[in-house]
Amino acid sequence: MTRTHHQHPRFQLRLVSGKDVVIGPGKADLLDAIGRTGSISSATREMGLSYKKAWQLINTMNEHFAEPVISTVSGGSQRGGAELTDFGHRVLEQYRALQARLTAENAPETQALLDLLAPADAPDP
Amino acid sequence: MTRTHHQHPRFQLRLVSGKDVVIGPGKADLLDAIGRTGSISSATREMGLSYKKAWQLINTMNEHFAEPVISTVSGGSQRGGAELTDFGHRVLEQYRALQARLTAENAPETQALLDLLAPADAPDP
DNA sequence: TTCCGTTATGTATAAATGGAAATAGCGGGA
DNA sequence: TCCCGCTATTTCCATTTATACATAACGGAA
Repeated sequence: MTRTHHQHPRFQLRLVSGKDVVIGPGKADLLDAIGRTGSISSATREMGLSYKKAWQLINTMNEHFAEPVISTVSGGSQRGGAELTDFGHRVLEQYRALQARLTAENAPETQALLDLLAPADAPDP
Repeated sequence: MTRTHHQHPRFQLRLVSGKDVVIGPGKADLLDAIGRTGSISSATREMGLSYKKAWQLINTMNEHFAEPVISTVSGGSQRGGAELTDFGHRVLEQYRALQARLTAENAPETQALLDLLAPADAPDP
């Protein structure tokens, strides 16, 4: 296999508006990677996706949120890069907080649905 | 426009296992439509998707859940059809219950994230 | 036996998606 | 001035995904 996939059953959360996914697991991970690595490019290398795709993901976020989620610099002594804006940090933080509500500990309904899965999907092996 | 899209920003929930989406908004709506209409075919006509696609969605659900979510009949006086199994009803019910936890009323974090959207996305117009 | 609408499946085509690669501009340092 | 790695964008191509269409079987009624 070329890429490790999360194997265990899990819940994913998306904020959708019209036809666009404003934020979801992939965009949240991208924001996190940009914040950690300091550039879009390095984030894409780490995550294994194309720069174009990453830019599109960021662009749709910027289109739907009230403020840009990252600020970018091209050129300069650091040869450019990107970092999360304060607003971007808040977006990521709120998304993570909401995501945390979906864990089995906090939401009894999640466990009830996981219990309906086949044994092969091993909710808790 | 050819199809009405939900326009308001909303949260969507998916249960994912490996590379498959076990259940999400689309599959839940499909289960609902089958339960209401009494057949896969009529559900697809109502929802505007192909029979093959619907069958595949059902198939992946049946592959991941402990029991089939629908029971089907081909031929007969009613000329065949489909209905939700008791298990399928439980799946849909639990999914809806979990989805309900994502409403702004119940989860303060949802409103906090919606408040970060641009005015054009009109969280509460 | 023929007819009906459905389930179930395969095949071929169209549409959407994603990636690879090329290109231009940025701006500080050597 | 040239060089570097990054941002930003376009074009082309491969992959994926979905649709359209065709086919067979089902089983009760007429």
